[in-house]
Amino acid sequence: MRSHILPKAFFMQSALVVAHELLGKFLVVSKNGKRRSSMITEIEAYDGFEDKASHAARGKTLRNAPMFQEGGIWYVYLIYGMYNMLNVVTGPRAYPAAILIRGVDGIGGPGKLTRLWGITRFYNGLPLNQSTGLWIEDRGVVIPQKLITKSPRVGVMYAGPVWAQKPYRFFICPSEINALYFKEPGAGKSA
DNA sequence: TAAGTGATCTCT
DNA sequence: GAGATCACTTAA
Repeated sequence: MRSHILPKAFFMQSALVVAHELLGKFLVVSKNGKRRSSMITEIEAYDGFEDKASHAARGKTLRNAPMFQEGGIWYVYLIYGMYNMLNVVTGPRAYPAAILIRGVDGIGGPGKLTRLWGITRFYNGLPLNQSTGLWIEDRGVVIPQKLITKSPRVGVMYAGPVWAQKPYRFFICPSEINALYFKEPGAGKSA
């Protein structure tokens, strides 16, 4: 087996675990008969009621409702009137948690990613699988721990000193990304 | 450094 | 209903 679609069970784990594991996995979109995929290189975790940087910090609303569902669905919302943010919901029902996909190989920036790939709120609340046309695959790439950098999350100064500074943003050092691909035919960058 | 953009949330 | 805010990007 060269690649497999990450199952719901994978996303039932805690946000920080899933966040770590998602680095090196492949985001795949299949739309209008065309398929695109790229390795996930940057993510942020938003975990629980206590996380003041999370949309769920002030309770459930119409917008953040998907975060309160069981893991394995998408949470997509519009920010600054222009940009769709793509998140994966994790953990059990009624525990709000999600991972923001901030970048893939070749595209740095969550708003750019969704714009370039045509990912909209259409996917909000839908599961990650082939039926919806947007999912995540494991293609066997393993990211050495030393290549993963942690930092505070972006754009969450409003969360106060403690939560704004939590090292919940993980990314792969960009200069190391190319070396991660398998050299065998059929694996690697091309979908 | 600041404009652009509009849904959503929190007050009236 | 009105006003503020916002997990961003781009062009200067």
